Amino acid sequence: MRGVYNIGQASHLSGVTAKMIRHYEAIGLLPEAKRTESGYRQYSNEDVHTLRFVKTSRDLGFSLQEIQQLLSLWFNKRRASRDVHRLVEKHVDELNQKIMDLERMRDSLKKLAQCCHGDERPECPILDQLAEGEST
Amino acid sequence: MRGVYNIGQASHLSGVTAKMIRHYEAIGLLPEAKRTESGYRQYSNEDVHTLRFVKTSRDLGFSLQEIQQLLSLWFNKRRASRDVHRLVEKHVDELNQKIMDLERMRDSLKKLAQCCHGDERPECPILDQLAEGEST
DNA sequence: CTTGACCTTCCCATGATGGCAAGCTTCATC
DNA sequence: GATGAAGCTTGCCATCATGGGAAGGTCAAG
Repeated sequence: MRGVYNIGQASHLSGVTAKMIRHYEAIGLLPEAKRTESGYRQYSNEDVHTLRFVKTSRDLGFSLQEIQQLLSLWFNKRRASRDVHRLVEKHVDELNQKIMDLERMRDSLKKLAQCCHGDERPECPILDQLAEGEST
Repeated sequence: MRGVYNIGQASHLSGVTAKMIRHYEAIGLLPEAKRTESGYRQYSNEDVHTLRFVKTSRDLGFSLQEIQQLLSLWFNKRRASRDVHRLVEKHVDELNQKIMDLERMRDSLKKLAQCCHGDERPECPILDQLAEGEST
């Protein structure tokens, strides 16, 4: 409302913890916030907007390094949308790679689990397979 | 062959880096290795077998903490296979959760990317959406 | 003027891994 | 036997994103 917020309010409005806001500032992802005379950080509506941008990007799995690039593209009114698009495509590829890795693990484990009685008996094909070194 | 290996040989045979073998020992995942008079670690075929167990488990996405449990089940001849089975099921559930999270991110990003021209023009619905805070 | 909620900085921890440096050992080759 | 390379030792630091906590300053309401 007033357009000037303490870090706690900025945190509530953006969904980024105060801890992380300070951290982002410390590593240079965000510019240094203005301070009151007593040293409290002050955030404008625009600053909160930026924080929400960061939050959304994190929720989509971008690294802070990538978010730094996204932010500078966002701020640069003369950007080429191609650059943004390329960044996103690269991230999608990485996500797909991770998904496939995890699916491979899951499928292997499911196969293993199917062979195991899962009762009070000690015989366990899961352990046998782990010991054999067959991760497929 | 001889059945006694230096850490480098154990590393080659197991696929676990020497660095990690030392680390696993330091955190108590593996027992302290025997040493030669000059302090070199010595590994038996059995030790290498254990290392391969750890490697396979890591490749399947188990945390070191979970691997510790798996190892103690492996060593305990009176285990109930149920305990192993439960551990694996839990891990499969976690993998499924991660997969769904990543798929959600990927699908959101794909949608966003489709709306973006990806050329030299600055207009970019991707950035707009990131700024709006719509991670869906 | 006290109290409680908020803010500040600083240090440490996570989990799994890698890198590097200084120094010692082992072994093959000259 | 000396030398050099390869391999071993420990120890410290870095990554990535985040959280926890302590010690101390500030602000507003009662």
